[in-house]
Amino acid sequence: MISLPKRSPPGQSSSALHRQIIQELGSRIVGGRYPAGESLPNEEVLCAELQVSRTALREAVKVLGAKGLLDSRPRIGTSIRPVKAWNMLDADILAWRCRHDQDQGEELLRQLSEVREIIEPNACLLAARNRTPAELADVESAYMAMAASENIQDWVKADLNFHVAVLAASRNQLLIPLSTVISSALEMLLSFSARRASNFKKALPDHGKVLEAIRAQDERGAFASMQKLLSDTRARLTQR
Amino acid sequence: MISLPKRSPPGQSSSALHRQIIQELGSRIVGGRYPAGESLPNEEVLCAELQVSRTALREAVKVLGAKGLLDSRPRIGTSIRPVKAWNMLDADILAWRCRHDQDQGEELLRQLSEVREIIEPNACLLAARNRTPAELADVESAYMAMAASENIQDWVKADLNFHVAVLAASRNQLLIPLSTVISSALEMLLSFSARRASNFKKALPDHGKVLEAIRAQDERGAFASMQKLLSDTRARLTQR
DNA sequence: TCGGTGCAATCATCATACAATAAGTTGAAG
DNA sequence: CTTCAACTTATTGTATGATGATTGCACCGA
Repeated sequence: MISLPKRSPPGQSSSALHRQIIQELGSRIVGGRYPAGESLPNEEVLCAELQVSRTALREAVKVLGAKGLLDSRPRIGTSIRPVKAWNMLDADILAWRCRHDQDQGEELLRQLSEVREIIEPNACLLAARNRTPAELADVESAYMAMAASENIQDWVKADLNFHVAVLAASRNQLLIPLSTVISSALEMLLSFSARRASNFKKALPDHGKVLEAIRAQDERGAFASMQKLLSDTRARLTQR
Repeated sequence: MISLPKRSPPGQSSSALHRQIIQELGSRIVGGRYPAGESLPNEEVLCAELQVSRTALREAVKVLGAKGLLDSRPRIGTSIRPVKAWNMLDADILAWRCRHDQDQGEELLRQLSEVREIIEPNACLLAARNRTPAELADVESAYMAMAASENIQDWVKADLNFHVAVLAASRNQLLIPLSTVISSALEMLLSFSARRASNFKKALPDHGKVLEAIRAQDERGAFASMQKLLSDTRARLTQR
């Protein structure tokens, strides 16, 4: 029997407890459980409620503060910052919104798609211009994985890898973090479309054209083919 | 005599010490003082060096971890994550890079400008489509401040407000956080151009056209005028 | 009514102790 | 000699209690 992976994946602060508190509080805040602008319960109460020590709680509060959700001051307490101040591009916040915003989910998905349609064609153009052979190989292998996928989970995973690889190939470090937007958009698309197993490869030819344009270093073609891919996706969604 | 602002501006975790440790460690890491992939000194040593308690140090480390800079594990230590994992859109990280990357500063400025030229024309188009009267007024008052500015500091401040107001008017919550990119770009532009006091208003007419296009809800005009503004800025820079 | 002044609630920081984790070491079995 | 499991130990994770700093708020005097 192979033991489960012992080290947590990189990027997630190792320990469980910490992560749990961040998740719990972050979910509550994004979910609107605490009124925006008002205060959280004080440390003592929250510690009792969550059954953790002040140390653990405070470290979580500090992290949420760095994400723009909280602001704590002596005597005042820890208050929820206005939505305007939240770092909406943060991976965690996006994930919490994806799961909580089921009311305004369509609005969030609209904004996610809007950003994708701005970023990705341009990133794709840059990828065609700047790609190295190694980065082209990454895009290609993601495409291969999409073609070879036999269920929708594998497809989505490979799809995400494809788009991230394109961003990476643009060789612009500031574009790479936007892969969180793409990731969230795909997650929401999944939750909307009733993930029927048939026909999930409908977008494969469009991806193929993107790959070929990047390979040929055809900048305008790369831009156009990515734009087409995204608008087709949008059309397929709105037609339901 | 008016007293200095007593409460730290919102968004900055109140107390100084935290902020100091975060700044100090973040600067060191971004500045390359610790080899990427390798470990920081352990907590005891760092506490002694920075003259702070473990609590304070650990809270800072947790925040830097949330920014993607660090990853700490028992027995292993706290290690610098690969540059690829850094959240380059984070306001702090961008600021640290602006001050430290003097070697590769031009490369950073190039990437910042690239992102601006992708985002801003499209955001401007959306602003023309979606703006409310209030948001239009914000753009306009920033423009007025630019016109009225009498020194380069006031000009830059108003310029930043102008571009942030345009992003806000796009009514896309995911675009607003990108104002950090614009802010950093302007800061770098300042540090490059030798801030001579004359002629700093050269870009005013371009901004006026952007304002008018947004007012008239002329989407294509808004896109084009913002694109022209940015390309003119780039031209003015490279010509030195 | 107004302005200063002290109180007290809350977070900020510190110090210490113990638990959990996992790399490295050791030693025994094959 | 190799292999693998158990032990050791360095490092971070969590808990707890005490003290300092900040500041809204109530109280008090003019």
